[in-house]
Amino acid sequence: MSKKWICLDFETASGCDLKKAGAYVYAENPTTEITALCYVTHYGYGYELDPAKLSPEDNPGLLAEVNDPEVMFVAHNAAFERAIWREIMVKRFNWPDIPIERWHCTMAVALMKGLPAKLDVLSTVLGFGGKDMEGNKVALGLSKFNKKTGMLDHSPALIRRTSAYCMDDVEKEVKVLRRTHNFYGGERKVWEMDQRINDRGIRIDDKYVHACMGVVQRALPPLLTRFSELTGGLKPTQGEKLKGWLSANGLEIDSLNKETVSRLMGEELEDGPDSDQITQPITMPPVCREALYIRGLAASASVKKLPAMLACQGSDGRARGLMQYHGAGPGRWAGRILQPHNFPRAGLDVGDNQTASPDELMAAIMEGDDSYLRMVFGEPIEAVSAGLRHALVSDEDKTFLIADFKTIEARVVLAVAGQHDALKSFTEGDPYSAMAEKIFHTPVNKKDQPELRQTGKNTILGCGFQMGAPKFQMRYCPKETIEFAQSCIDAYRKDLAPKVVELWYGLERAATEAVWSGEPQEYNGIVYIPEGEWLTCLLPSGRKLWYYGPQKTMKPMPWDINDVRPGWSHLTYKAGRLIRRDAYGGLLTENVVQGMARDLLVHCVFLCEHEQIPTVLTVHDENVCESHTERAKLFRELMTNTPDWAKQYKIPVEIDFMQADRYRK
DNA sequence: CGGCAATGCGCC
DNA sequence: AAACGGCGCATTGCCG
Repeated sequence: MSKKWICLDFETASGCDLKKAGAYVYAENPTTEITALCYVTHYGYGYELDPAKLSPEDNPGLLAEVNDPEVMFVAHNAAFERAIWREIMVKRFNWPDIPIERWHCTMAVALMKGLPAKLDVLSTVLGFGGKDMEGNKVALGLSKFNKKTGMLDHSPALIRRTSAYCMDDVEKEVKVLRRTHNFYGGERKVWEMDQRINDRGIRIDDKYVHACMGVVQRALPPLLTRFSELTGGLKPTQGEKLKGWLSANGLEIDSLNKETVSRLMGEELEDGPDSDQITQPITMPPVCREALYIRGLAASASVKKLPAMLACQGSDGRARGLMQYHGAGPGRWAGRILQPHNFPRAGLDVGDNQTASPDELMAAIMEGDDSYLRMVFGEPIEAVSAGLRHALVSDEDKTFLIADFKTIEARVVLAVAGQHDALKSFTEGDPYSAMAEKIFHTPVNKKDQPELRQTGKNTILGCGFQMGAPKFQMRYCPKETIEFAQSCIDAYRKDLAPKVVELWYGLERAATEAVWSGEPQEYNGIVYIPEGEWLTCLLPSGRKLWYYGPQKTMKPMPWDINDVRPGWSHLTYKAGRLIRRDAYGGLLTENVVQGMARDLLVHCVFLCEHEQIPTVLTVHDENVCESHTERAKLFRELMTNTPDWAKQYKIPVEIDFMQADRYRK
């Protein structure tokens, strides 16, 4: 961090919904205006600007800060302040623009250091007190147009109160800044790249989105009507009430989640329920079957992405601000607004036609002939859901170059553990078949024993982070016995990858010793370091994972409660609250592996950016660039390039590559 | 009416 | 001799 900085915060009002539109579209909206602007300088002086006088001429002090290239602009969620600065301060009031390199984001650093993102929670956790709730209410009241008058309330009292609230936030941000300091190592550059990617955005084909919405709007009403007739006035989204109705109609069901429902629907087709999991005889009354079927279609949340796509589409047709830097623990990006990280994967459940191409699907949706769509792709709503990701398109003169790392986490965990014999099956054969052979002690190949191979795949992907038999059974093979699940677990731990088991305990031991001794501890090149309020984990990439608030614990062993051993726990923010979580080996291993996989991706994104192959989206192990066909060869080379630390661990990186004008999987 | 927690769903 | 993965958003239902 430069020695000179100012920490600033805007309060704004708009007819635009910030949550739905995102900062970029919100700032661009002509009804958006600034209702308060406060800042504190590194000297500690605070300034409240008059929102009616925002020109540079009226604010020479702020202008001097802007004109001094050594002054950093600090904000909490700087993407928002940057957008307001660019769209309003620059375009309406003629301020000079401030480049990304001169911004600092306290939220990004908080996330990097394992702290909550929301300012009031963060402030509470760090001991600075919670948000000024009364001021928050006033500011929120001022932030929206009066529904009756369609106007903003500009009364001087309200403006003053909002400004005071704004200043309160700035003061909290300054405290956060003084406690969290700067990005560690190369992360400053990663954040800047994140801002460039978010600024760049990704083009949305709004004609296609409208066609999709048309299909849904035509398909939905008859389903809702029928559902209402069946259930006596319910909506498909009313889960609890539906359970009651189902019960009254002869179907006891404790969960309406997909797995439970599909099992029940499936059971009926076969010749009876399995003995060990269905405790009561299930007869599926036809009305219940129909209601559940309609619910499956109509309550599907994925088509809700369609209006979200339009809401965050900027005036040039591109959606921006879809990714949150370090939104997930070990440094992965999190999805925002339309959540580009969880588009349904097309193909598996799409009607009868499993081989239709995305182009055919898209053409059928654009055609608007629902009966044709139904004939070729099955339920129209499912077809739309399957084609959702095709709404993201490349610019007309460009194309998407897409690469994802093949089974990267399974490879990284084996490599870090030093289990190179098991890694051979990834590069020389079919790892899932090899795993299945260890479980079933019989030759397995993809074509002849697909079910056995699937079990092998589940085992490899599921077992690297200490998953146990009960969970394995529940997730992958509910029809098998617990003994069978245990045999899969054993095959992984004892036969395929005993060194991974050592890695779990090695990392747990190193981290625990670091917490208890106060000294750095290393295992397989991973170093745990006590650093004041944090325990950090130094990865081979040179990046650190940060665990906030580590504490010594004594853990009774499950096989003997009198056998109590040292461990540690840390604070993590989950489901809106801070919880203390036990740091066990599988978790630490998962964090390290996800972190290293993320760093491999970041390495490649940097290489691509450097070669002017710009990234428009990343999805954990996938890089989506918008470029030209001629660049495909270079792109593929760059995406298989690995940094030196990965070569030392002998991580075998391979990619699946695709070129397409529409996003697809 | 908005805030909050719980639940469910999609992906990696 | 052992184990709880992560994320965001939509919805409901409860509360004030």
